[in-house]
Amino acid sequence: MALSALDRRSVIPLYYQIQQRLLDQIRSGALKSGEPVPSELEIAAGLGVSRMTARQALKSLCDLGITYTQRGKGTFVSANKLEKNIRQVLSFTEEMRTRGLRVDSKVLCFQAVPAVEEIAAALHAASGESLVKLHRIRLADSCPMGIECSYIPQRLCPDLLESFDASTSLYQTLSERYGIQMAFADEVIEAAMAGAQEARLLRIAKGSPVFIFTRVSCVQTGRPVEYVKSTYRADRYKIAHRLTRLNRELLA
Amino acid sequence: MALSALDRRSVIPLYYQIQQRLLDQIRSGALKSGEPVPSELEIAAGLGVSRMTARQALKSLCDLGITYTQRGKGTFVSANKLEKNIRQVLSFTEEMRTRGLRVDSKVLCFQAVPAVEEIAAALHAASGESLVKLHRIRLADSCPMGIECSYIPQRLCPDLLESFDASTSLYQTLSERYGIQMAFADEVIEAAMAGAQEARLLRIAKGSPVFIFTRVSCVQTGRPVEYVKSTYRADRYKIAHRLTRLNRELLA
DNA sequence: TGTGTTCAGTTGTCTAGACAACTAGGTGCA
DNA sequence: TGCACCTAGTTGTCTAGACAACTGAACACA
Repeated sequence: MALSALDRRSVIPLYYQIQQRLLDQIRSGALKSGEPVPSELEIAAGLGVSRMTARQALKSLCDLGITYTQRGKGTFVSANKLEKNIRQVLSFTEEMRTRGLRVDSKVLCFQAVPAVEEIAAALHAASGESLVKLHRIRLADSCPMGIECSYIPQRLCPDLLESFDASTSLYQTLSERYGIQMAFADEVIEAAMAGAQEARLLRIAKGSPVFIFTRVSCVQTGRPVEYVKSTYRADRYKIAHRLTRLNRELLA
Repeated sequence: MALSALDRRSVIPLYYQIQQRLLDQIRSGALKSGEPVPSELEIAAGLGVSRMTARQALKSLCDLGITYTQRGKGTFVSANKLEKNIRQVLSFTEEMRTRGLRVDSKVLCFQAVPAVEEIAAALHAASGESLVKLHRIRLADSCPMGIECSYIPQRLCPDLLESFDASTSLYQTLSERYGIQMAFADEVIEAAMAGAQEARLLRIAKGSPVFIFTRVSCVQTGRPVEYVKSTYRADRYKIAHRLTRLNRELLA
């Protein structure tokens, strides 16, 4: 094990301290792919915690896909590399910054509009309810990457129109100012050809391939809070993501 | 609660029996979105299990995104609908069948080939190692949807070339015959225009938008076992998926 | 009125143990 | 040799408690 003592006076839970130490060992290469992680009993004895606490630490690593267990044999480090560019619920700003690109925006429209039928339905809002519309061209290193158009119910962010600097991160503002944190998003992706207007804004040839994203972002409770329709140029933007097999019972 | 007694002699774990009952109540509408689920203590007292067992049942529902918890308040049903068409690690066959379409394939090529550099690297195989190549046109209700080309190391499925009916489900055969079960897959999606050959095979106009998928499927241990490059027509095929926010610590 | 306190209820964390199910390796017997 | 059995080690499940942290409502007091 070779792990130093835990801080029992810390507000950080013991299982979490253990999880972080194991994670450090994996990241540093002390524990390599396919190798066994210390067993529940080893951790419990070595750090002076109960087996259930050690188990909770190991379980959390499994849930993250870092390790896997084999009953009767042990817990092992997964071979999969933790890629940074797996897609998450991130704003364009966050997504590009994690790739080390300089982010910028050009605002085309920022105003309150009444909800049309389709968007109102997606946001569980009344048709005609006032939405804040934010229409932007997103630039990475000064190169136009895509066109984004977001709609958020105005009642959720009453004075956003006055206070928001539309060139900054919308998600950050929603989180800091209104306590709205996106937990997940359902998205439909289509491939299409750029129309004349889109091509002009993105500075590509008309008919070039583009991605069209229609995304509804939700908070933890499952309530939808944002509807986004985006068009991204496909020559500069690829989608990397991870597919997992869900619990089979859910589909039955 | 109004739940009947658990079967303590069953091989099915108690927490799982509890999870299924709660799931039934949610699916039947007895528990609606936003409503509180029975608390840990209510379940424990009502069904005569310990609190940790009740907790494990509730935790499993949270992990699936069915419910969410608020400390000091309770556990509540999420508002998100369980959509069937969220993408998973599914074969084309499985994916189309869940949508109720009749599936068919036309085999263009089914033979052993030596691994080229790029594919060998993705599969952690030696360059030149023998791979089973399966090149197919996928049809749904007799309409050509996409072109798929799979590569699997031959050592993992020694007599696949002789025994496999190439018009059936590859994933099902790998699972049943070789015990290979895909756990997750990393995929890169691009949007492009159909070339002359692709357009002919898919019976679309040259230059039509298509999706290009490059997928590496892995088993639980993280070992990659299949490399697939596919081209799907974008007029018939959309991608629906769910983005989640991963543990922030992983990215640091 | 309004403000702070108390209290019941909830989830989060942790303990110390128990038995079951499974794996892998070793042992002994035929 | 080959097979059955045993055993140590591991994860999976379950128990019966404990205290901490937080929420929301009821209550008492100024």
